[in-house]
Amino acid sequence: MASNDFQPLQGMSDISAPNIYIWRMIEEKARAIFTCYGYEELRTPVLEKLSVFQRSIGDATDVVKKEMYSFKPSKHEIAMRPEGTAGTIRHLAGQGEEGLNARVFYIAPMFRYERPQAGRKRQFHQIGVEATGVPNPLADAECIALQKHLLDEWGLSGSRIQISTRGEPSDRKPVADGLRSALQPHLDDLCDDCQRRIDENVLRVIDCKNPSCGKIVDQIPSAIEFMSEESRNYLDQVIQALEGMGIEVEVDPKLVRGLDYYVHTVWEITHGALGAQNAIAGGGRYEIALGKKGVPGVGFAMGMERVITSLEACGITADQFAPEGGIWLISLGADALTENMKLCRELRAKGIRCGMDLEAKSMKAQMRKANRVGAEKVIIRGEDELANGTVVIKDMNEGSQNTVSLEDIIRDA
RNA sequence: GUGAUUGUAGCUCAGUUGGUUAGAGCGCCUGGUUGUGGUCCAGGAGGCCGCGGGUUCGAAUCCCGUCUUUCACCCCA
Repeated sequence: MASNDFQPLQGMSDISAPNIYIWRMIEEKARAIFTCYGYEELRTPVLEKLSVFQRSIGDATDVVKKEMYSFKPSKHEIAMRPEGTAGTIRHLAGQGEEGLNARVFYIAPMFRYERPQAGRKRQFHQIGVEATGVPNPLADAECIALQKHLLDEWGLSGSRIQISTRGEPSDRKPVADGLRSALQPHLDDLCDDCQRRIDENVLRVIDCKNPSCGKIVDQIPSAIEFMSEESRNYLDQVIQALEGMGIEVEVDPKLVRGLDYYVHTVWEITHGALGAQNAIAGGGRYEIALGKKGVPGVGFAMGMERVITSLEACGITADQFAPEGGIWLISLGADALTENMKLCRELRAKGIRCGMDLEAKSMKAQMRKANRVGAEKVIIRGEDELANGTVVIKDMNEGSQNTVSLEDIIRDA
């Protein structure tokens, strides 16, 4: 394509055939599995009041601070959702008691104004769930089990589940203080970014990618060790429940989830096929304050684009899910054209995939077309067939053909 | 926001130190005697060389800007 005029906005893309087939496979299988687990679909608006995101995701997070598409068309400042949890909880919080014990899923586009990169678009798609209810390690474990079930059903192999905990809000200060004092002796050896992070957000030091910082972090106690016994027990119970279900996870205290609403269990699923953004999914337990209510829940979001990239690395590609077969009708002469329109309509009414050229073309051209669209069979009708009430039906794979009556075709189709 | 990188037919890409009508493969269309596809043969259509400036007798090629692609940082799915 030579011109930019036909391109979508930066970081956004059209999803068309054949790629769309893998999207549909993912969505269809996901919906079926969600139904098995008792989840209902929820579709919230793309636009919400800005405050919905500020309150739940956190004012200070990058997502809210610099990555949102927001504007003020009237009284309220509004924004396009950068993730699905905030809107979902906004909905559930308005449902009274029922909303506090609900299971919903969504499959929807999200928007973040960032520089595009491997596995990162400005419009991307998430498939996620939220299960509200009082904190319960078994709920967290079930949520991870559900996610694993999805990956297995899609056919994804080679993913890793890493789990950690953020503890309770009351753990945050002891953790931050503990880490700071543990890092203090190594201050000079930390990278410039970490020198800054140690005051601003000490947890970020923990997952610094700089190797020399990593070495220091390995020497000091993990964040989990500064947490209360209750918090550590909670994580242990989640892990035990997962083990009981035969699901392998790696405990990684370095795992940091940036969104403010997380408490207790957090996890991430990564895949080696991805680039620097190697997480195909993230999840965790949260407590989101809305009005006077604090809505507790657990949920996850999977990046569909990243799932697809990973699936492709496993040899699972869109063309495997393309529709195939079907019948191509060939018309010789104007009368055959109109008669085939009728026949097409009858076949389609029976759910049969069929098609035909809508203009008079040579037989050769029509046969070529039949071949190109991958038709399993062709039906040929010309003057003779119309006169006799028959059609010629040809098997494109065998190359064999015979003449049958029109009624038989319609009945047996 | 920072730093790299890309842009030539529908697709994948050539295009020599600036020099006449910008090429290939694949795809597409039409034929290869009456109404038969995939293979083969022949022919054909299709390019503001991303866009806008500049340098030059002359720019796809050099310079500047801009948009876009890809990748990394930051952060996240």
